[in-house]
Amino acid sequence: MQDRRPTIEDVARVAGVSRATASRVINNGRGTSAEARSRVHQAVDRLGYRPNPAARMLALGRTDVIDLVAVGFETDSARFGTNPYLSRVVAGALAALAGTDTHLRVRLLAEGAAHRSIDEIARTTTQGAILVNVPPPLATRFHDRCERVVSLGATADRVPAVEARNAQGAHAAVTHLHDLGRRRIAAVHGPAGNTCAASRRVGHLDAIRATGLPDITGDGQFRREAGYRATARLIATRPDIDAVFAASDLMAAGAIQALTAAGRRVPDDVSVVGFDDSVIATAVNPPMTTVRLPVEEMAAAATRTLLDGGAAARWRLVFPVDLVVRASAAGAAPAGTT
Amino acid sequence: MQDRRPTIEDVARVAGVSRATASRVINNGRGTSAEARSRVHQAVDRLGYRPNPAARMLALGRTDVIDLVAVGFETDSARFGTNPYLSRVVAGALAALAGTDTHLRVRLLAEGAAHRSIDEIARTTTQGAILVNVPPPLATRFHDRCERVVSLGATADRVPAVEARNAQGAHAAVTHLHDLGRRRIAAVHGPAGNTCAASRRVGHLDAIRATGLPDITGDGQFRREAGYRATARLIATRPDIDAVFAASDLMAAGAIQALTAAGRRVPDDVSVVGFDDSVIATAVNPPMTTVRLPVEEMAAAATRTLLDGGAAARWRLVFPVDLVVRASAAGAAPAGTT
DNA sequence: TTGTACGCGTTATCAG
DNA sequence: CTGATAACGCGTACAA
Repeated sequence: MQDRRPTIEDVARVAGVSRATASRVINNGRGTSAEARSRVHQAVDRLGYRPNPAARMLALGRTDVIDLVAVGFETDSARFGTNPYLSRVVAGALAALAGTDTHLRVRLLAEGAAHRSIDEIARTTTQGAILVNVPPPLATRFHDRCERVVSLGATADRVPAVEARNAQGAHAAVTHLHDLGRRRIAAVHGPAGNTCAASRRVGHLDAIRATGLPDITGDGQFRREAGYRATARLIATRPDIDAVFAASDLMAAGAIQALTAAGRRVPDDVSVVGFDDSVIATAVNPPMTTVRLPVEEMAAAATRTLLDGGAAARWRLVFPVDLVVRASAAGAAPAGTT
Repeated sequence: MQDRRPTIEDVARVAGVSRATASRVINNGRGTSAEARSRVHQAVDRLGYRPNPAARMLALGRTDVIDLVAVGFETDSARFGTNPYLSRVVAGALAALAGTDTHLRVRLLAEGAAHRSIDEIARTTTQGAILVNVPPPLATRFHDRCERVVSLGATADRVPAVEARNAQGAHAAVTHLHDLGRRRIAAVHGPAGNTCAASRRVGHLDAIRATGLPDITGDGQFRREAGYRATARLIATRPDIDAVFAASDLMAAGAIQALTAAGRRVPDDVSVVGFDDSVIATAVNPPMTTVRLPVEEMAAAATRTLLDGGAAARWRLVFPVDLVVRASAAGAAPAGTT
């Protein structure tokens, strides 16, 4: 059917001009006669010509793509879509890329066999890569092969990273619950291998110790189902729990469901605080008090750093976090706001 | 600091071989002596050589990127991250791309000035583009400039599309509520310009007419806040409402919040059904009965079509939808399952 | 204003 | 097994 994609050569021939003129017309039209412009444009339309991006990039010597590489949060990669985090990262990165001629390429790695993939990605990365949820060893490996990289969230020492004050956020969350009069605060933590989860553990423990509260802890892998189960187990063990701090909004959502199923009212009987301020936090019932992570801003900052040529090893940029108070853990009764 | 990225020429020189040999070694190593292989690999490591993707693509004559172009669901592009839809599309597309050497490029268009952008994207698209939430006129314009395109969800007639049986889903949802004994079913619809929203309106209206129920309708723009407001307004107008069908999970989440704020219990007093089966549906309290849209499968199908060279004008692929029954609108009391 | 000629970095072809 | 050399499609000095 189609012989071959038409090249600028074909356009020039049809228009009766030289390649150079055709190129000039197509790119900006400067220094060309109206006559030539019209004929070239006509030829372009007739042939359906579209420049070959590869050739153009090669000739201009510009690289124009930033990779967003994420390791699957969910074991099943098909379920990655349930993670409310990625789209915020994409949004932030794209916001930073607006007005640039740089594009965003998204890559998703299965949790298991990511070693080979990481090598291949490092090899083909041009402008740079943003690492999301990439475990420290893998991040180091990437950095060894390609220095133009920024991790979103703390990772291996050497790898440049944009971080958030996770420990401080967890501390603020627990303190808030304490201020509400809660004294038996359960914590549902994230996966042990995750650096963000680790920081939140630290902040939680600090606050627990500072206030002299008991350490009631469960594990939730950041996932809702696990948050549900962990909370159900905690209730069974310690029926007197009066608050839950979860290290992610999804787990907090699971906690609310588990508490409701167990006959506890939120926030009357038990207060709940989440972490992230993802879309989940505002969608659940009651709306969720949570620690806001400025994901979009962080992703934008990482992107800009890459656009500027990358960062030195060990480079860090730290963002503050905010406690957003909603109905699931509030003082008076500001309840159901829209 | 760095003069210039090393080329394969440099590698060849350092290794003391020709470009051709270096290329052979780097690509697959077939038909090369162990001696040559070792020297080339050493040179590569020493120089930190990484092949130029543009040059490689040009030489191979292969295009290797599919564009995912979405028009902002939210007016504020920074809030795009709150949409639970995109990540499912990304997940589906990437699943179809696994094992391929084709990459996924994500583009986000502001709702307003998208005309110029669409032209630029159509011009630089190579392997093809997946259109998400692109209004019919814009989709047509894109198709005029680049035929390798598939729309996710119905759009202009001519543009190839992967669709879901939206009308059928809405019909099933309303019928389900009717089967539960609900007789005053309110509907919260999506934006008028959106084709999916339109189909769901049709399905809803059909079911309403078939069962002889009153038509109680509000508008929600697919967004949670609007769903909240629309529901609040409907309750005020018709306090006897005993069910809500919302054309998106986000709006259904808003509806649940509004009902709770108004003192109604879900599902005891009012049943609620959403649409999408996004992460929202499982995270809310109570878990939401909803119409499952196989977004991942649809995105994967669209991607495969593009990989296979695209589709003819007016091509259609239609997916079935499923009613997923959870606690927010259920028969007996299967309530809080995890 | 236009055309000629070369370079961008890589891979494939074809002798040796 | 290796090394010249010719594409690949485009942009742009430079010369006309």
